[in-house]
Amino acid sequence: MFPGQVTIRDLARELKVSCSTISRALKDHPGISQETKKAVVELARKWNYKPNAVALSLRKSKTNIIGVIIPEIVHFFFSNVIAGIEEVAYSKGYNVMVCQSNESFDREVNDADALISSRVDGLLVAISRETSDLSHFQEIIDNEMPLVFFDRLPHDQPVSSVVVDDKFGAFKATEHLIRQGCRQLLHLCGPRHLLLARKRIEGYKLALEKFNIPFDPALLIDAPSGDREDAERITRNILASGKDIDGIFAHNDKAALGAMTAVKAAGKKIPQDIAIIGFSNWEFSSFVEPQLSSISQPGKEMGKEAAKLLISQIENPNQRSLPPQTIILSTELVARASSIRNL
Amino acid sequence: MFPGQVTIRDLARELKVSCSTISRALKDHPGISQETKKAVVELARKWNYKPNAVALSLRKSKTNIIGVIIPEIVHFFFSNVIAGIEEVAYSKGYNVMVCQSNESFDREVNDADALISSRVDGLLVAISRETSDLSHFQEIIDNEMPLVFFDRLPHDQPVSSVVVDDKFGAFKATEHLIRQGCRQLLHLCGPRHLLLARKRIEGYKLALEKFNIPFDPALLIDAPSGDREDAERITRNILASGKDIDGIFAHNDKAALGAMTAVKAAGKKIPQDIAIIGFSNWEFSSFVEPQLSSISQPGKEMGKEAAKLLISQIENPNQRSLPPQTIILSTELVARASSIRNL
DNA sequence: ATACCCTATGCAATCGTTTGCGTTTACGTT
DNA sequence: AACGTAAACGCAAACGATTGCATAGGGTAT
Repeated sequence: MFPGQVTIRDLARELKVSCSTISRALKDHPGISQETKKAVVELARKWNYKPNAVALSLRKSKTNIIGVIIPEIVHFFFSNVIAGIEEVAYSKGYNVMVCQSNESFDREVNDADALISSRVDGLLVAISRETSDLSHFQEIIDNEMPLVFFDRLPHDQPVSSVVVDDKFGAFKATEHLIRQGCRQLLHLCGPRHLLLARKRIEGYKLALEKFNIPFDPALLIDAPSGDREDAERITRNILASGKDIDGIFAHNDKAALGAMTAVKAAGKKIPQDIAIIGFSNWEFSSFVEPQLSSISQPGKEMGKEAAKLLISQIENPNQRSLPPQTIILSTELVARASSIRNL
Repeated sequence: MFPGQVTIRDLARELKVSCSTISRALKDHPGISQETKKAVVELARKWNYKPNAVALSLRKSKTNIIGVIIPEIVHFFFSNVIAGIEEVAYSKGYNVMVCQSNESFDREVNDADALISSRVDGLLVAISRETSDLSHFQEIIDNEMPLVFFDRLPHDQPVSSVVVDDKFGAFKATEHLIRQGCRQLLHLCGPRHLLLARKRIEGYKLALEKFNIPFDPALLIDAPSGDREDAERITRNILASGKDIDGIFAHNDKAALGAMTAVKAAGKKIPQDIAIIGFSNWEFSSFVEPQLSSISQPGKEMGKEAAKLLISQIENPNQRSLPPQTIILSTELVARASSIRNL
């Protein structure tokens, strides 16, 4: 590769033995004499020999690389996931190759192809907003290549995955607002072809049901982009329409922040007039005024679990033919000033 | 690799030609007849042939992989850098392998070794807080392996790098506070073995000098962790000590936020009593109350420039023996409510 | 008929490492 | 002296693709 890169052959030449001997000596194979081993190890150190992982990968048909496809890297939750993946991967001797789809379906397909070409040992994927079917992963699934989805999955397809308990999380958020006295609860929901968005809607409805609050379709509004500005505009419109709202549950914290801005602008008090809660518990949530309540979503944990599951699939081939496994992580209510009315 | 992975040999066997012919047909080599080409391309499509990048890497001594070592992934600025790197890498046909050092020197050394073993074509590095020398990169430098540092570099060593103009950025921040009427300016500075921290101190001093404000060593306080809590504690202590402070320039936004909390707790008004400005212009800066002024640090841009520089080194070997190149990106003052006194 | 050329293809080495199997050497046993 | 047996090591194929060179077959000019 680069001029100075030492190969096993260089060592062999220098010590006047064969490559096989070097290879075996380096891995403490029994059939090699102690003195040869010593000489080899010493020279390897001295010459700073580093095994060529590419050659190894080719020989062993194993790259020790995990491929990750993620909608965006600049995102508190997703960067946590990557960090979790990286941590587990590192501890188990894997490297991580990261691609971001930028929420584009085409890019996602390209990324998958590139990672397959790179012969990664397995794939960790959170699909883009645009992705509503998994045909581009079908080949991977058919080949029984290790594949684990996390956070975002499409329909209830039989794939291995790690998700949070979105339904129960949403239930907890809604229940919390209700216990604070809210009755007219607006839910700003995510893109409905994502399972997580549908689950959160279910949780929202479930909580209403539990407290005998009739579900009002006019209070379930799509805010698919999850942007602050979009949520602000949508909320402003709702408030202007005269709807009498006393609580808002947004499907993520940025949307909640947008809602907060709109509520303040309308001259309403948070949480007295309108209580607000988000989802994900992003870092900034405790920085804003009033501090934003949220549902914690353990991103790092999710990354770790996904990586563990994937690696176990990689290292136990027999496991691959088993039915896909789903890990559900639990969420926690983080109640802060934006929703706590009665202290 | 996996049962279904098609190789060039499978295609050759099926079409009863040699591997060479397949290889050449796939890349439209002139010496292959049109009909053979057509047959090969069609079968390759049909069988979903994907070239084995590992074999290619071994053959060509080029992996088309860029290695990235970064202190932490969960960090607004750094995740922006990664996104920028990924973007350029993708557009030029490279994959990105990411390692996080977790601000640990040992981990950084391991990461570097692992990436060298993987035979990445080049390395992009932001050193950890603990790293004060580059001996573990010496081998890489000696071998003229492409290597570009970004954001954080140690002493003024002759290495290729992409940084922001920390000195001038700090100057602008300080000057801005002075123009708002501040005279007793506290600077919460970063770890001094990092060049960027020293540059920011220089900029701070330069601005004081310009306005004939004597430099008071008691107002230059170390806050190396950059944590919110640390900065809060440190600021609280300073305020309690009776020092008469009317402006704070923190070396990052989280520290600025900590300072803000301490100032509020002391019953002082922001910006009337004490104006505050941070550095980096993190996402949350415009979310807090009052909105935090800052110096924008173009993370994505930095990632892009670093990747471009690295790839140009990779693809133009002659460039490697040239003196190292440094790209300095400019910063911008983002003045917000936390520092604007006279409207 | 000979020499020559062109087109289309195949052969085999190569990249760096691993590994099943064969070989050498030295020694002990009968 | 002949043989067995280990210990220590080497050979060569393999992983999948590329590529300089060789070659087969056909055509054309002399």
